[in-house]
Amino acid sequence: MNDNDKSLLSRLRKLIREGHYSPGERLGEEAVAERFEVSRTPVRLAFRTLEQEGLLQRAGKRGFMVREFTESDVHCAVEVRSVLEGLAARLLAEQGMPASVGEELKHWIQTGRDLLEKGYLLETDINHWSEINSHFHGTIIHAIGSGVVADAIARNNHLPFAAADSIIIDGDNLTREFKKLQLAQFHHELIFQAVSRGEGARAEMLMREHALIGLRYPELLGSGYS
Amino acid sequence: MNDNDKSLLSRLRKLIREGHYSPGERLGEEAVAERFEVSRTPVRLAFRTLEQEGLLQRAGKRGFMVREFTESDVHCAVEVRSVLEGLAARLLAEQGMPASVGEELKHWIQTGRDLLEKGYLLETDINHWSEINSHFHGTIIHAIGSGVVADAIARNNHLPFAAADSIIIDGDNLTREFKKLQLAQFHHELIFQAVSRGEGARAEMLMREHALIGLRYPELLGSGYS
DNA sequence: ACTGTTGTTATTGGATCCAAAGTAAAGACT
DNA sequence: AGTCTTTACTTTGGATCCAATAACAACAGT
Repeated sequence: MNDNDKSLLSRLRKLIREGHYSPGERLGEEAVAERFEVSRTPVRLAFRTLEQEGLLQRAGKRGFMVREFTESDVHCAVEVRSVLEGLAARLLAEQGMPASVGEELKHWIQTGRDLLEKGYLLETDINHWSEINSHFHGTIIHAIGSGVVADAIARNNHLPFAAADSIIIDGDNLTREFKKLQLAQFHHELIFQAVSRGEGARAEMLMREHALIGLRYPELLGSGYS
Repeated sequence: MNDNDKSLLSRLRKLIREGHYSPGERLGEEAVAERFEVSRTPVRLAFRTLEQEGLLQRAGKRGFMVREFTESDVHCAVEVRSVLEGLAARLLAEQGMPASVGEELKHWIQTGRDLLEKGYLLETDINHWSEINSHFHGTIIHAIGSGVVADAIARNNHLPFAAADSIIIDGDNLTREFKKLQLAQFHHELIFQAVSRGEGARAEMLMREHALIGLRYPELLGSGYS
């Protein structure tokens, strides 16, 4: 995974995810190699990787096709995300933070714990929520939700958690939408509380429900799925 | 994914999973290419694939290493399996069998339904269990447990469900052990009942518990994890 | 007019060659 | 004697060449 290779892979992935290659479009090794000014060899490697990630599909001898995602695909992807993130939340509650999670994140966890002790969390006064949420910017809950903790757990265990990562849904986009929602804020607080108290089952249940907001309340979504 | 390529990949995967390459052992492209009498190119492709599957690990410029799995890794892998299989069971209960599941499997589902209607299932007389289980050989429940249905759902949705597949735990081995257990048989019946009735939440809960038998009752395991 | 067959062409798969990079070992200097 | 530096070698990454194969088109026969 050289710099060139990584660059090619991520650039290609970015282009596909952002729709610069339309779904169903055929992608030939030759054409891509020419466009990116590399030989066919790294392109072939990238194609295989993207195939395993589910972004590309073999089209027999006619090369690869950009995956087409049906509504059912998206639905299923969200379901998979939700169970994996729920699992991450439970493991976090039961086993604590894995060592691979960075110091910055730990700082925010402590911040969250402080807020919790000071009684800011679960404050019924809605005016406090924005304040809490600003403190929560980049906190552990958001991190869980955006897959950071799931990734950390995965990396720590060297597990192919990639399923959560390679799914087409752009978690950041969704998160950005959700962060505006008080419902999501409420979720965050509940989840953080459960995790802090080591209540694994509750943390998992809440996180799963949180991850499914988009399905439960489609009318709340702005841009929706990307 | 040529015949040669597929053969190389699956042969290599088999060798690693069966421990012919010991964990931590360094695998060079050159050596493997020589051993399998192919050039380095297909070996490189296979290595990348196996890396993504989590069986190999990069060792910088010193090639690839066979993944070492700690007890914690195995624990985490089983947890991931359990939530994914639980999800598969729930989706199955809620949405029915995806079209991609073969006719043979559908036949066995019908067989199971018949047994259910005839009142064989949830029979408290333990003597009936073996009879039921023989009818259940290759049934949908076993299929769910061994990842067939999860894979089918994944394929149907073109989802990278591969996480469940690529985990080092040899599901067949485990299943073989568990099939001897009356506890597992009991699970099978309960799960099938829940799926048949469309009780998604219950199906998921039961399937997750079933998938965790190995962790809950380690003393029941024969050869254990592979 | 339609279908089956055959030949050409486009495209992927594998092999080999070359370059780059990192590791390891050996030697020299403190 | 220990450590730093330099050099040589091992090993991966990329490019190009060749072979195999599948798709597509054209042509002929019914």
